[in-house]
Amino acid sequence: MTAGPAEDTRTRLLQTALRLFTEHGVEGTSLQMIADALGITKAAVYYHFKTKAEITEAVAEPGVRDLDELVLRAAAQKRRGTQVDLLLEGFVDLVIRHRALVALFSSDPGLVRAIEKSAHGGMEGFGQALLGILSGPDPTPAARVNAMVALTGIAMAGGSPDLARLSDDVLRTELLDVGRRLLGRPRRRTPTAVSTL
Amino acid sequence: MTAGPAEDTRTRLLQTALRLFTEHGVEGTSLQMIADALGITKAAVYYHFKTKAEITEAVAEPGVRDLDELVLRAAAQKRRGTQVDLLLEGFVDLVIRHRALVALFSSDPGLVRAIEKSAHGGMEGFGQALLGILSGPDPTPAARVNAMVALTGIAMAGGSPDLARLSDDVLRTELLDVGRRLLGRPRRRTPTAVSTL
DNA sequence: GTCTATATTAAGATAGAC
DNA sequence: GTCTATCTTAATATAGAC
Repeated sequence: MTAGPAEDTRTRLLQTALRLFTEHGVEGTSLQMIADALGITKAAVYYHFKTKAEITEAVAEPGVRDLDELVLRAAAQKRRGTQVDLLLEGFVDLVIRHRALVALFSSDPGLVRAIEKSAHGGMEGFGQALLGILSGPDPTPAARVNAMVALTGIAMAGGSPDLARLSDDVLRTELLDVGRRLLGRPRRRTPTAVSTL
Repeated sequence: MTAGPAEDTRTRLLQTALRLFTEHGVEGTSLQMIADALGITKAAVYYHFKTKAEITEAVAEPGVRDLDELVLRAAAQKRRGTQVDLLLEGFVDLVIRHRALVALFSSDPGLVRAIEKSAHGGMEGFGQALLGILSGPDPTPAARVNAMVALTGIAMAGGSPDLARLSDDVLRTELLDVGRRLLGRPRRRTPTAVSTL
């Protein structure tokens, strides 16, 4: 992560790719479109990334990293209530921090498949882990549906263009509130200082 | 709509296309993949549909139709409480009826774009209409977030492979319950009869 | 670091035989 | 109704000049 002039195009490239991915989907975005948006040629794009898959992974990486970390931290808690609270607050924070990305994650089959092939057990692993913690051991159908609606709803709402005008603070407050209601957690005014990550 | 042997392949084709769309996304599904899955050639596929867009539209059509009808029925109600109740119940029914399709709708950029170009004002029109009714006139941020989480969460949960094993009845009951809670509507379910997967 | 030019593959789509 | 064969276009990707 040396911040030099050499990284400038790379950074712009990833930002542009994310934007195009959210507009057209991963599979619907060609390297030509990315190159055009940057005012360079396809060949120049290939100087920075060997394959399109590499671009996709690099775009998703920050979100995957944070999510991975969050799941580990939550799983390390002893009491289930603490696990759920930490996971919910951390997930909302993550959604706010990576608004566009998370919406892509929860929806775009192209992104999900790309991640699948790269690092860990893919998105499924994360989904199962999150749902497992949120719905608890031996969950009722109600608990499973609640957890699923909470997770996907928070992710989609966070990335929704319809709510893009809401400030981070307002959106975070409301998403937390919704999540607590769905998961049967006590509602609080100020979120406990669970993390700064 | 003459039900003859001529329509058999067409029907199988649409079922197969929907399945592949949910697995790989619309843009990630080629006519070759559809043809292979059916054991025919691309050319045979083209006998039934002139373009890929036509296939996409035909796959989405039942859902679009039902959604359109639902919005019209809801908007025709006078009292807002009635509008919300009707919309919520209708939407959950729709999700149950078209499980896989609705998840595609709320996520796949390829599908959304395809619909965009075809008939009405596209998905945006529906989204705005649904959210407008559910969040009410001059809504607070809380109301907007609640409506968004309810809609997207219900849609995603309905199409989720993780919940595919839940029966229609159980899933409908739970989705309705979640929706009522999020939208501040009275809950009408039988208190303890949650069980039996 | 970016270019031009090109190789390769697969996509959507059509023509015409059976 | 399905086939073989083919067209056209656009995608990923590479080679080599500047």
